[in-house]
Amino acid sequence: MQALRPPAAMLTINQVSRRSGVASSALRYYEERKLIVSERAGSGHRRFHRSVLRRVAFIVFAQRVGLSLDEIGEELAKLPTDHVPGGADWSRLSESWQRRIDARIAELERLKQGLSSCISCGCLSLESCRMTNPADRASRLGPGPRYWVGQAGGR
Amino acid sequence: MQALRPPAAMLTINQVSRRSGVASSALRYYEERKLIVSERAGSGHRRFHRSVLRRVAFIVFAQRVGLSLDEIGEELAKLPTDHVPGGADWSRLSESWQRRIDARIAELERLKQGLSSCISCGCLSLESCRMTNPADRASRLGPGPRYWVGQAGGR
DNA sequence: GTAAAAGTTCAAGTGAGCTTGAAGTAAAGG
DNA sequence: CCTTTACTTCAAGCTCACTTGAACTTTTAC
Repeated sequence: MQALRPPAAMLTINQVSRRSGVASSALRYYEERKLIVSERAGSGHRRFHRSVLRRVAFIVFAQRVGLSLDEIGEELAKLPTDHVPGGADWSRLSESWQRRIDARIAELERLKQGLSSCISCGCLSLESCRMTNPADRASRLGPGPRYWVGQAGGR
Repeated sequence: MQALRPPAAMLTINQVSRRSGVASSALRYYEERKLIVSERAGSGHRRFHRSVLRRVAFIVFAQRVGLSLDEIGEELAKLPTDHVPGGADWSRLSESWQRRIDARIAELERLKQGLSSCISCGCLSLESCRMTNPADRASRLGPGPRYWVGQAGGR
């Protein structure tokens, strides 16, 4: 029944870590990257507002979708700063990646298709094959050969 | 009209690179990782069989789908070695990742859903939310916080 | 015949996203 | 009070998938 030590509704880094499942080292890293913020107790210890949990959740989701931390930062920057973002703010934010997700899904569908048709028939000797990059430079999925799949198709 | 220098139908590393769009440094790396093989000309220069183009195509596709080079190696190991793999061999191989792709698509659909419902409502304070890892440890998409999305949800 | 282009190996570097370790301070529990 | 446990910073390390550079040999083109 008693309030926890942190100033009423403020969370320590470990509390955030346990509740979000994100390691505290990662949280410090996110703070360094300006994706989340903390206040400091007199001692220098971090104190997170509850609302950081939602931000962290967003970060995790967005990564899962395939956004880089830089991109996530840009998204998060769109949130209002004059008040703690509410459901509506978050909804607005997430609309933009619905498109992202749809694009990625579309790519996967294409791969699924091209997979059997393209690879098995052997047409993948490049330039002929239309699998090789329909200009979706947006969707990133880690390294991978740079230009077949990445960019140079669009020379 | 004349055959190219390499022993008839054998390709140099740069020919493979140009035809596949994969950098020659990457091709050397793939060879080192045993994903592709080459013979050597007396000089020590690599000579690739045409069929390596299909393998490289497969590698590129598979990466796009989200497989790591290790996983791709395992897949490639399933190809017959007693003959140059033909369309049927490749088709058989690709069946396994149809599932993979479907799983990933499903995850994206879930994310798309959970995105609005879950994040905007704020339920993502973890443990309650069913977004947080429906046990698909398989789908990898780069680093990201290890256990919320990765593993620890499952204890 | 010679210069440029293409090939080789090996070691080290890159970028993203963290993790780990060292060395020290602060807070919580008995 | 004293011992854990929690927290801090900073620097270095790690994985993945390559790339880059150095130093050198081979092939090709004129």
